[in-house]
Amino acid sequence: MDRTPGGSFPNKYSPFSQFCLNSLSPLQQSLQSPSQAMDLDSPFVSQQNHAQPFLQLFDNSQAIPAKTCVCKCRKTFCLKLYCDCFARGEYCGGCGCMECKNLPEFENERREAKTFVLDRNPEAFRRSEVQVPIVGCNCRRSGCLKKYCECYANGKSCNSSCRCDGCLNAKQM
DNA sequence: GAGTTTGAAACT
DNA sequence: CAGTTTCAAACTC
Repeated sequence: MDRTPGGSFPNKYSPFSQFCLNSLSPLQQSLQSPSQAMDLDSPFVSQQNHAQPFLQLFDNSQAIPAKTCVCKCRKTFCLKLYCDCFARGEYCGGCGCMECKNLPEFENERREAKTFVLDRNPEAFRRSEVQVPIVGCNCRRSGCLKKYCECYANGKSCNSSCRCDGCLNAKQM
């Protein structure tokens, strides 16, 4: 299957084909057990509003991905936590990334990468789940008032878990 | 749009 | 564990 470097399908496919291709669900059926499937797949898998990538039908000019994230990774093949999609457990699709391997056809590489990440930090993917609290930021220069700050970006005040310098984000001790 | 800044992730 | 490097997003111009 040929795709653009960004992981989406080229325009030679009809809008309907693009819709179908980009709507491919995760390969849960290739996994051995439900628990494994849950672990290896998106943390949003149980959420009703989890949206897989899609393109609007019959109107390419209006094609807006409905994913919760869009990355532009260039060097990491979208297989490291730098990649927002990978970190959220989502496949890329409609992103601006290059040489993307966070796609169903690279499921083996994707799984290896995920295993590697989990080896380093078993909680790595749990942080992307909705109800899991932010651990705390380490900002030094942004005053925790820009979206570089994980707390600020999520609309939260910094707290005692943060190790930020010069925090202006209503630190609650 | 290009270049800079930033802090998390990754590496040593 | 600490320091450094790499990375991609946020930001500025």
